Amino acid sequence: MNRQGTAIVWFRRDLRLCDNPALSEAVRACKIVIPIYIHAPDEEAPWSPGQASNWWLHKSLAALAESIRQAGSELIITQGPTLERLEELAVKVGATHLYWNRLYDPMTVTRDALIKQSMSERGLTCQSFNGSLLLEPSSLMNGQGTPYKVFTAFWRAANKRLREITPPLPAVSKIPTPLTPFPSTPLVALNLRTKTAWYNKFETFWEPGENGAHQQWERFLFNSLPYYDEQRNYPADESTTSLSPYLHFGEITPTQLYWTLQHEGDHSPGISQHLDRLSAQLGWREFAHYTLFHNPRTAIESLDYRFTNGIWNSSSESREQLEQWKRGETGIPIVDAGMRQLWQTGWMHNRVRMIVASLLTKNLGIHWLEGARWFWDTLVDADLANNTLGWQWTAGCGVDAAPYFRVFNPARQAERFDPAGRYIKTWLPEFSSADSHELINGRQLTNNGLNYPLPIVDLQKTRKQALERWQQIKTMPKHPAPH
DNA sequence: TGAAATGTTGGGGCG
DNA sequence: ACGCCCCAACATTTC
Repeated sequence: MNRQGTAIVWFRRDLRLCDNPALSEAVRACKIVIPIYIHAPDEEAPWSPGQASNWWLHKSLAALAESIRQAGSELIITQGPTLERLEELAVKVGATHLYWNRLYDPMTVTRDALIKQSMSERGLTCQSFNGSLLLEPSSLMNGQGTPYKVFTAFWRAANKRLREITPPLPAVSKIPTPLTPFPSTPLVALNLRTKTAWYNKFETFWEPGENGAHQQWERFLFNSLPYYDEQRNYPADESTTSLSPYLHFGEITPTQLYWTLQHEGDHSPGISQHLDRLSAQLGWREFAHYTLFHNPRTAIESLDYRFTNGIWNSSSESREQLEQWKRGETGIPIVDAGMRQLWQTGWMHNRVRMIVASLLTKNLGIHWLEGARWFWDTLVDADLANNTLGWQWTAGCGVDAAPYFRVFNPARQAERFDPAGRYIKTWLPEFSSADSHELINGRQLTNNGLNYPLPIVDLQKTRKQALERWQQIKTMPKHPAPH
């Protein structure tokens, strides 16, 4: 076969050489392949990547650059505007093809459409691929031709289609690039991190990059998959996959995971409940991206119009409570343990995310966007679709959301899912000698330089207030009146 | 992937 | 032995 032309492979959040359709096709079709990463955070406003996310990205780009070097090429790193850089590079190398893997959040969809048009007009063959989802969001609709609004219906329909899923692509081992100098910026010049910031301690907990992703996946399959269905709810057990940041940056793909799960089932009888449960978690990730794609405005506003005005608390007292929530100083142990795990590691167990989110939006009555913004800045796995769905789910204002009146009781949750207080003690050393009543309900501490407050809110009272607010809005229209 | 209020049941203590 | 009450345990309803 005759390979012809020069391809640019534009890396974004697909920082891998395995199962990378854009890269594989470029290498298959073209004689010369030029890989580039263009840093352009402004183009993702108002959700430009947060600080924890940038810490991860820095490490991942270093890892990708090394992998690409081993494949005989060199990753070009540069800064936006993206279109200008692509145009310059295309001229400089005489590119004939441009390949990338699609992203589905509103800002990049709009930008990428412009880039496709512009680069096509310059005579390049532009081709994009689905490299981050099991199913293309536009390809799955319900009987009425509208997007699914309920997870179970969505996932049932998706599963039918997934029977014909194709296996993940093998790693690209050789990238044919001539050794010509390109205008590449040193990674440090992107200023993705500063040496003294809080997130540098994440180093202890994570190994970003494609290799780290596969190691974590193997570790999970061996240690945790056989118990996943039960243990995933217990935050002290560390029995979830911990793959969320890798998935966000495309260091491992849902196709790789799903494919492995499908074939794992053939070998181990009795494991199917665990496989199904983990598959469904991948399903929620799909549903989040699908939902954001079809409802792009939900990244910045409640899907349910009743939650637009009035219901949220923005008093000066609640501003202070928001800060206490961020610092993990609410006086409610399970909540503060979660917020401190987030601050220490850039990650929080999903059950605990639901608990802290419920406290913020229901008990404190603070707008879910405030919580979403804090998560956005502090999570290494910050992902617009997952973050939006998660917050709107808990706040009760999204697609297939929890009914508003479902208010989590943190004490009850701690009792059920952290019965021995192992999780709380891990992240709140103040509680290392606390008894079970204190672990659930909190206690005041003022000695030994350790200060820990009593709960900043009365859970029963604020629960009642939340239900009263719901009574006020529940009969309002779910959608604004057309004019 | 809720919690609290309310309803029902059944065992055991007791006169 | 029986009826009565209490209350834990479980089920259902409600928000």
